[in-house]
Amino acid sequence: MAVPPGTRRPRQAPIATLSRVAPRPTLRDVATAAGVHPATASRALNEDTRSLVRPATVERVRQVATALGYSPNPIARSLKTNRSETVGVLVPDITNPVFPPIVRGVEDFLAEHGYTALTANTDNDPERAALNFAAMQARQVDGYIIATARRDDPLLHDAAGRGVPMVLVNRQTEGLDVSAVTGDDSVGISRVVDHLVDLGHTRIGHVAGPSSTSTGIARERAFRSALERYDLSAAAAVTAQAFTEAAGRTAMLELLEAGAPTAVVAGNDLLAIGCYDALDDLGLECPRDVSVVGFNDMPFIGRLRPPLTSVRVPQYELGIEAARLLLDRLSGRSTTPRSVLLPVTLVVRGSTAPPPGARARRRGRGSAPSPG
Amino acid sequence: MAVPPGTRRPRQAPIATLSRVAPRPTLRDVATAAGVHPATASRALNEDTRSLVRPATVERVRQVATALGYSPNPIARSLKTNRSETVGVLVPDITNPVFPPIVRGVEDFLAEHGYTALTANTDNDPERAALNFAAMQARQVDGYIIATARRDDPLLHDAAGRGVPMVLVNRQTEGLDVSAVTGDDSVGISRVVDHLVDLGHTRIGHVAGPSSTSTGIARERAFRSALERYDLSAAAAVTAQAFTEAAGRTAMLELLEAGAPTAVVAGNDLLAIGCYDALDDLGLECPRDVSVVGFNDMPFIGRLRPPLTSVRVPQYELGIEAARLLLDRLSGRSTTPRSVLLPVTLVVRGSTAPPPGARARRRGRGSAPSPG
DNA sequence: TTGTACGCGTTATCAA
DNA sequence: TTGATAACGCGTACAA
Repeated sequence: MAVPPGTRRPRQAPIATLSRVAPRPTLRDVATAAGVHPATASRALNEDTRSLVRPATVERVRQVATALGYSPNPIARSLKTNRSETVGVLVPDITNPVFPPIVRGVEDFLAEHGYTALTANTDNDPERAALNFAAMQARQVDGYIIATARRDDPLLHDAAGRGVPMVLVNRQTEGLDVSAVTGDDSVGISRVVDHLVDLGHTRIGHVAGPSSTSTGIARERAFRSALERYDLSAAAAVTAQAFTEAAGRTAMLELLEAGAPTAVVAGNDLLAIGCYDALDDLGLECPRDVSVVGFNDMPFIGRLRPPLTSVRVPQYELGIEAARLLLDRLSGRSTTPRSVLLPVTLVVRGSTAPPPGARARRRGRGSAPSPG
Repeated sequence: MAVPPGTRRPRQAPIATLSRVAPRPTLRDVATAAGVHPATASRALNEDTRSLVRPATVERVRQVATALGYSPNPIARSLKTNRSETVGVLVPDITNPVFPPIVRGVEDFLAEHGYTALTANTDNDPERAALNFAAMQARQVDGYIIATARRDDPLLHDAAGRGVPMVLVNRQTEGLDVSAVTGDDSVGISRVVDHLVDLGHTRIGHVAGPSSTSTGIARERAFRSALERYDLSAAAAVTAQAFTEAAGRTAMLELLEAGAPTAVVAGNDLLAIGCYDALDDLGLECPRDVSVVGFNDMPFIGRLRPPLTSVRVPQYELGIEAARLLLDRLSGRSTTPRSVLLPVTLVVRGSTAPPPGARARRRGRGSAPSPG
């Protein structure tokens, strides 16, 4: 029905319907009840326009608003402002135990600042990533937190080029000028190698993460250079096809055949579990026959059989920090991209021991020998 | 600036700004390009009004739309329709390994149908739940999937009373007439007791989940009635304060003191891990001294030390099913609440063995002895 | 079969 | 300091 302007819509007909959700009061309701114009009510209720309104009026409007239980309609606001107070979060798979703490950190920080997270799983599929990215774009997300970055990621380059605000977390993309928060892969791996050398290992292998990810590459590089500091070289190195147990197992079987290492550094914890499986397959025992080290120290990994020695990455803080960087960017507080490297620590557990037929070379926290 | 109606807004000034995101084409852009009125374009593009438009016109509009890369603005649509194609998902804590598979199931099903999930963590705090619920309400979510239900939950009763569409998953609320999807607690516990009795246990204890949750209560009841079928009674039963490892440990310590059981059924896997901890504390060994069984069969639980015998609940399917029920409800396809009970299976692993100084009583898959 | 005219609830801009 | 007005992008009764 065509209603003359200024007339209020007839509120929801009292037909008995199953889902009769009570209509929320609108800004106009508040304005009318407070005897002011909607625009004034809007100004009174909005943080940064409040100063334009006489304090007494502000007070009255706020009183009425809380009395009516008014809260602004974010949809209408978004339509007007082109912002949604919503950010998109892209993870490979929330089912991978590494990501829940990160996501939780992100959500906690966002919530604290009135923002909401929209999460999607990409399964490391660039196509799914693009689809989800577009869907979020359509929903007017103000920015993105990306845990799915590939080392070469046209999607991200494209978006960054268009000025889409985003922060990478955990993984990076090469040559992309955006903020990123990651654990210190290099130091982590270095500590691992120190530890293994300390124990007396000299034949150390590496099950590297996929070369499509920055973490895969970075940890492999770190591994090689850490060995060099001891004048060692890799007993063998195999690159896994994915950060999964299955891929780890396959890679480990290959590795054991190639290099007969007494210790193996895995690209992450899931790969390390795959290494366990491979050892099982061959009737070998960890750490008696082969020591295994993971990366990330994901939840419950210390309760495995045997408890996995791993590098603890502060996942939750990673999420917090990423969210902080994004909101800083969105609010214009910070404008130049920053790379944040969070400190990691080696957690020694039962999966590492001296090599077969040897005792630990020396005691004390391992560090590279002084050169010369 | 006041522009006469009908005039097109001046598109984004070409000022060099950091975040110059390309403006998305609108329905009007499509309409103009196709030489039709926006209303016509709208009808042509919308599934259920398409029949009102001449096929040739439909085709032309669609061509233009894809050519321009048009996709409707969900925000504007929501404002008009009061729907958002978004559903709120409430979980206690995404960091608890039980929930990621559920959430993933929900998101997968929703995505398949054009819906998006908004997830929030409540930490089992009714106040946080209410806050998140309200925030989602404000964002116009079309319905809720609730994994945080308390046995007595005023928030949910209130919302259900107002006709808010929702589906419970995993946990239930008493006397609440809404759809729910859960694992079959009763059958699961029954299988567990069968298994333990099979092994020869007669002194069986229970570390129950918190009585504020339906799962805590249901499993305890099932435990007692399963024992009755064997003319046994609980060696002891202690209720844990929360579904956490810490609470499980505390409860288990109490339980061991009270009843000296040879086997313990834990309310869920996290409690079972707590039981492991308690046994460690006392220098006891599982399963040699005490057998332990969990519930849920959460990821990686089979890789613990020892691998935990548990009841496998199809978490992912739980999520799928819950999402399906909700969308059915939202589309009006189904109107009466349904309770779906998903089948569970016992997964026997290394945490269960015959009691000290005994051999298994009988072989074969356990079932209750014929009465009499 | 298509066009006209509003309005969803909010905020930006101008005028007073 | 406040009010009036338009507009964000879309869907939909009504008219044609």
